[in-house]
Amino acid sequence: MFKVNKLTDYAMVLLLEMARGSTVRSTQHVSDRTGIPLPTVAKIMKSLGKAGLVQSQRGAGGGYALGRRPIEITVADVIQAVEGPIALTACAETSDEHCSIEAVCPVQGKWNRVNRAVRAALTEVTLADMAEDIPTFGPAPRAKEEPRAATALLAPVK
Amino acid sequence: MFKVNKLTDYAMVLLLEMARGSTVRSTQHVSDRTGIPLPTVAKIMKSLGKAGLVQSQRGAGGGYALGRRPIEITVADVIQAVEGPIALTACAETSDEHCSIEAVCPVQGKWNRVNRAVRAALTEVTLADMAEDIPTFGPAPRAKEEPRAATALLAPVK
DNA sequence: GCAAAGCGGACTAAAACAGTCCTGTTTACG
DNA sequence: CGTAAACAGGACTGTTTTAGTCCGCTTTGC
Repeated sequence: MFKVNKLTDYAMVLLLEMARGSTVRSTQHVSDRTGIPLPTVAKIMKSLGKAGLVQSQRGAGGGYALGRRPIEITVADVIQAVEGPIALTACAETSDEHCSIEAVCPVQGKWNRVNRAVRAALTEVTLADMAEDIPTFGPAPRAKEEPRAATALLAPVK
Repeated sequence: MFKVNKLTDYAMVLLLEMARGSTVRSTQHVSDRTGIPLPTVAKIMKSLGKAGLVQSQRGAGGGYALGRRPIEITVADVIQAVEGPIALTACAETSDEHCSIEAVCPVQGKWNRVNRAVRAALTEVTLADMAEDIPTFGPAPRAKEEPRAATALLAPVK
């Protein structure tokens, strides 16, 4: 199945939680709120931080806040932050990889049109769009409970 | 990296080769022409056959031909034939899978918009588009040589 | 009847992914 | 100025997915 990583899905949930305010929140807090395990939240936050999607504040009382406004964060941004470049085939424009027969490749560049179309589609939708009609994440959970992931924590596959 | 399967890429190469004529060709022949290993060609052809993208002729002298005109075969068709439904997240519209917290899922349905946009982008481009400016696949190779895959047979990853 | 060619499915090796953990650095605060 | 909170970076591991192969069966032309 043509799909995004589970971590990308988690990332969207985390960003949605972050979008609920502009205050700095610790990974611990976000983990509690979303049910996503602490180490996993930390890992994803690092990726999001490198991409500038979230800003970090180190030290005691530190944590993360959104790096820019929800309307300025696209689905494409999130995917790229977590998974790397969006390149449907390995030797596409945005990829650093190269096809061993690039010089004579009969389909050279043909995928780029598809790539651009997909990137455009993913750039259309922003975090703000995803957050619509989700004014709250539900009452703040205080104890451990099921992750409030988007599609995360699937029923056992198949 | 957000990408399609290697097999999907191979499939495109196979279809492109098939698009060069309407005659029935054996997997052996197509394997020789493209450099993709015989068992792999066979496997992909089975998937394409089930999806109706190619038609098969069993028995001696049999083989495969395109199931419909190149302009009627989209990239989305190929991806779906090889990888299954295009559903960026597991619990999306076209997926049979279900999220364990579907009833209360805060992002329920939000991904569908993204899904539809991506599907539309992938439906825009047809085999005929990909085949443009590739009148021949080069002189018919008669001995083993490098696969003439699109992006297949990459340089060692990374 | 025999050989060519596709069909269906099982199996294996390799790669990618998800998840965890550890060690170091930065910062608030008593 | 010492301690604890919190992020940074990266190594490591078990699991899942993917790619590739193989085998026995069926269909069909000659």
